[in-house]
Amino acid sequence: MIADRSVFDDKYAPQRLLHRDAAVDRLATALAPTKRGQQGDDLLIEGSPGVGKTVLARHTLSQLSERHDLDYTHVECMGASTASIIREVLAAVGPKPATNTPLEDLCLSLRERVEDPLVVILDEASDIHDTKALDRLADVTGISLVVICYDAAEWLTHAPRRITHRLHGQTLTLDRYGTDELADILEPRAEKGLDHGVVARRQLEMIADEVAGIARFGIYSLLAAATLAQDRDHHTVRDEDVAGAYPLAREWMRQAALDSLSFHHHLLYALVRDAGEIDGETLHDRYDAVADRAYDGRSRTPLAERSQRRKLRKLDEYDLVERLGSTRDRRYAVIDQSVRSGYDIDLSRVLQSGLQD
DNA sequence: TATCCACCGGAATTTATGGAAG
DNA sequence: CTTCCATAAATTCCGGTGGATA
Repeated sequence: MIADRSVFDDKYAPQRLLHRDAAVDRLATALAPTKRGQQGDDLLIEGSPGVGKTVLARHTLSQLSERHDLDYTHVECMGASTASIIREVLAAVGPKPATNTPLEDLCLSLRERVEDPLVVILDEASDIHDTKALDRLADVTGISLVVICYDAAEWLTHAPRRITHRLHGQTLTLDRYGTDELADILEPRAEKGLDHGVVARRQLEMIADEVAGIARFGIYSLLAAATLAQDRDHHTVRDEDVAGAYPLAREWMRQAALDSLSFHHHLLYALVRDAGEIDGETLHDRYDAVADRAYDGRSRTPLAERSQRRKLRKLDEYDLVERLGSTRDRRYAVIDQSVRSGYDIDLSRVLQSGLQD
């Protein structure tokens, strides 16, 4: 049933980028000056999560770099500091700088090293609160910025003045795909990733419609449908497999998010999940109660309350836990009970004290 | 309704880690 | 090997806030 899982991976680059011709042109036009050795125009790409912003930027830049020897680098900005962003760009144009090089020196050598035009893709730039990195990159002649975020207007209000000036009128909005368009995108994935003929075009359209044009969700759903069909010993994907695929696809996306986080997050997640819904004070207490045993034999040590709250905020950002209420009435609950930590976390002590209460 | 109080989260400060220079 | 320096992570500090109490 499933011939090649990697086809459904986030990192998989399709040979052809379907239904994004206008967007590709727009980006290519902005970067056209680089063909003459000049700095390209900046571009701000906005769109809902999963509609293909990163794929568009990577695909287009990889083509331009092949055809015109254009240099580019892709920087994941989520949670990155000013220095780490500069450091990463610097690493792309030369040897990796030492970890204790001062920020000022990094900026100086970046200016020295960038001779030819360089395109920097700032991905997940929504939460660059530390706008110094933008200023620093804008200082360097030759660097053009491709900024990827969810909401351009919102992003621009937080950006430094000179950046908003540079990006004025340079916003590219990626809309969700139409049903037929997304079905077109799913088709080659089915061809490559699944055995021949196991899924019908009509079913791809069902998926495309259900996921409301969100490509990533659609791709995961296709894999989920095939997985269910395989588990149920079906020879081809049936409509009932498609119907059951969506919750599974969502679960996988959340599970991947949780897996990417640290043990601290996992322990807090497990406590919230176990409780169903829990207020801050009780959660902190239970954390303390299990901390000694849970962290035993691990390299990390238990966190103070403030740090626990920061981890919980992260879990919220990753759509794993929801935080209800604002201050004293804050309560936490996991969003999908079927997502669970891969760590073997023993909460028996908490359960005992919970029964005693 | 006024006051109290404990949680929340921003900001400042400290600690842990690791590479480079002396 | 020791000292120095820079960053990231964690902690401490503290004002804001809104439910609780009288």
